[in-house]
Amino acid sequence: MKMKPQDDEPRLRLRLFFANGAMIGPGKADLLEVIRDTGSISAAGRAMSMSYKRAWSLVEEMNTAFRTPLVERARGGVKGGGAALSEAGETVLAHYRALERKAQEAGADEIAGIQALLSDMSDET
Amino acid sequence: MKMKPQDDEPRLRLRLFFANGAMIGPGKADLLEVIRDTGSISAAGRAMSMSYKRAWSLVEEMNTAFRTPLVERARGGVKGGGAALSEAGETVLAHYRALERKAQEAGADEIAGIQALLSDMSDET
DNA sequence: CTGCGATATGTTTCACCGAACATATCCATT
DNA sequence: AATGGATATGTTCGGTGAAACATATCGCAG
Repeated sequence: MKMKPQDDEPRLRLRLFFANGAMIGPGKADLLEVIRDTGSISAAGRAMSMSYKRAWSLVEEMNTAFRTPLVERARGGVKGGGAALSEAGETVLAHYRALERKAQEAGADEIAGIQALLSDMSDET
Repeated sequence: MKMKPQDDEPRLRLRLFFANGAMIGPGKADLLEVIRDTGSISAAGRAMSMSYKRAWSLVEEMNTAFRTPLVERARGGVKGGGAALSEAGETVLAHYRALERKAQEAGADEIAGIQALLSDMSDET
């Protein structure tokens, strides 16, 4: 009577550190994604319940870290402004997601090997 | 005239989150390694310039998170005490290192793809 | 039975990060 | 030129986690 394991599988989170000090991890990737979906930094911040300032700071970091800004920002205009992913932004996001996927696949065995040694958690709530 | 790239290659760091709340990342892995090399928690702490308390806390976390303690500790004795990796400890460490390696390999292309878009850093000190 | 070196833990202090608050600025539309 | 929604940016405040400090305990060697 083994019910299908929903999502008790471990999650692998990875972060890339570059030589220039820049880094990208789950937070920035998610932010890029939500900015693309919502069309604005502030909307993305709200959606992720993250302060606008923080969201903006992360965008600023990314834009300066890369040769081409990942997020293109517009002030004023029809709806006051907005933000969208640049070509580079789309590319970086896609690469990062692919990296996550591949890493998870490639390491599945090792992950399982570690998990097998974990404390029992069958009766946890 | 392409000189050999020393270590400006980006470093991939990954952390595993398990369902029971336990997690393991570069810090714990390194600590395990140094404990194995030095034979004591305090020596490991010194070697990594980490407070003994912090090192001990991490060990404690790991030991409770896994069914079998990863680090076996001894108080008193010939040289006052000591610590060593258990079988499980060795296994977990090995798995984690392998995971790192495989992930880095599997994601090499994506990593390169992201790095190619980074700000120029050829003239950085 | 005392000393040593390491483990084991509690308490306090501090630096940093993010949240919250506060404005300032921009500009197509009306 | 007035509006409005979003970007842009500085400042203050509080919580969290690590560092620092302080002991307590253990057990063999001598």
